Amino acid sequence: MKKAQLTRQALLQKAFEQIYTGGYQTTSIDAILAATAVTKGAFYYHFKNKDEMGLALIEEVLRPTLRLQFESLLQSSDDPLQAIYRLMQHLLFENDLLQAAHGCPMGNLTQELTPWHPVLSTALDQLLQDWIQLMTQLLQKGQQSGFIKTAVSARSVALFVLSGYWGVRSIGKLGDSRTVYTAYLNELKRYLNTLR
Amino acid sequence: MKKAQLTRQALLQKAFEQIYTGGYQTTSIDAILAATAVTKGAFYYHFKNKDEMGLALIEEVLRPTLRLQFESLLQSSDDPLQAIYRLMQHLLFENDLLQAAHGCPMGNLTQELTPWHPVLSTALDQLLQDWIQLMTQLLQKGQQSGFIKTAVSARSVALFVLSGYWGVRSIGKLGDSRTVYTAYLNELKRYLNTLR
DNA sequence: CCAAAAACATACCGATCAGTATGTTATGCA
DNA sequence: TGCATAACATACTGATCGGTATGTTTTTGG
Repeated sequence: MKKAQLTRQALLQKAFEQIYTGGYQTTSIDAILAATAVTKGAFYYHFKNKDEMGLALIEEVLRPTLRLQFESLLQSSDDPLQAIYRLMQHLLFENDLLQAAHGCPMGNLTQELTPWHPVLSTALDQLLQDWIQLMTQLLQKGQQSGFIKTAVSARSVALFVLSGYWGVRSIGKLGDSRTVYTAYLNELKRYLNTLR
Repeated sequence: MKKAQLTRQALLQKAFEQIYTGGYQTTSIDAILAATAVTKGAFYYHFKNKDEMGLALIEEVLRPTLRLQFESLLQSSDDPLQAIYRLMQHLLFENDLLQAAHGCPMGNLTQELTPWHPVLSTALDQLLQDWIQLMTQLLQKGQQSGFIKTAVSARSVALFVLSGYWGVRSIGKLGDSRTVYTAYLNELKRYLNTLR
C-alpha cells in the first residue's frame, strides 16, 4: 500500500476507535490528529471536512466489517436460527473489536447523528437496509429448507431480532452489561426456537 | 404556581423538546433561551450549569412521564401480555408527545451521553432500572395469575421486550418508521403469545 | 412602606474546534 | 535530473458556546 493510503487508513482507524468509544461530536479532529501523529494539513488533504471523513468511515470501515460478520454468520451453521443466535452471542461477548460498555458502533452513530445530520444518516440507513435484507433472505432460505415455520414473516423476524440487538447494546452501555447480555441471550434463544 | 417556578418549568419543557428532537450537545443554551424568551441570567439562576439542567430534565420531566405511561399500562388490561402490547402500540403510534422520527427520549439521551457523561448516565440508568423492575413485577404477577407460563424468566422477558422497543425506535429514526413499527408490532404480538 | 433577598437582565470572557491560508517536503515521471 | 504534483506541515481565523461578572427589577416579609 502506498504511504499516503497508509496515513488515510490510520486516520480512519483512529477516528473509528475514538468515535466508537466517545461519540462523533465529542471526537475532535485535533484529538484524532494527536492520536495518529498526523497534522491538520494531511487530514484536510485526505478529507474535505469532518463529515466527509465520517462518510468514508461508514463506507470504508463499518461496511466491510459488517460484511465480514455476516459472512462468518452464513458459514457458522446450516440452521439459520442457530446461526443467528451464534452471531449475536459472538457480537455481544466474543468479538474483541466491540466492547460491552461502548454499544454497537452503527447504533451509536445512528442515534447521535439522526436528528441533525441527514447525509450521514442516509448512509447509515443504507447499511441497515443491507443488514436487514441479508438476514431476511437467510430466514427465507430457512423457511424453504424447513427449518423455520412458514407462518411467520421473515422480514418481521429480522427486524425484531435486529431491534433487540440494537436495544440491548444500548441498555448494556448503562449498567452491568454482562448480566444484561446473558439474560437477553437466554430469551433470544427461547424466542428463536418458537420459530421452528 | 409561583412565577419563578413557571419560568423554570418553561425552560425544562423547551429544553426537553429541543433535546428530544435535536440531541443534547446540539441543543445550545442560547437556543433554549431564544425559544423561551428567558435570559441567560435567569437560566443560571435556576440551574448551576447545563448538566444540572439535564439532570433536572431527567428527574422532573422524564421520570414523571414514564411513571404516567406505566400507570396507564397497568390499568389497560388484566392480561399483562395484552397490556404490554397495548403500551408498545401506544408508545409507537398513538402518543402525541413521542414522534416516530425522533425516537425514544430516554434511549436517545442514553446513547448520546453514555460515552462521556457519567453523572447523567447514572441518572438514566436508575430510570431504566425502575422501568425494567416494574415490567418484571407485572410479568411475575401474570405468572402467578396463570396468564404466563412459569418456565420463562420474567426479568429476561422484560429486558427482551424493552430492548426491542429501544432498538426499533432507533431503527425507526432512519427509514420509513411506519412500516417498521407495524412489522415490529406484528412480531411482538406473536412473541408475546408464545409466553402463554 | 421599606429593606433584603429572590428573580431576572446584559455584556463580556475564555476555551474549543472546524476549517483555511500558506507554506514545505516527498514522490513519480518524462 | 528536473519539474510537476502529490503529500504533508504550521500558523492562524472566525464562529460557537458554556459560563461569569455585574448590574437591575421584582417579590416578599416584617
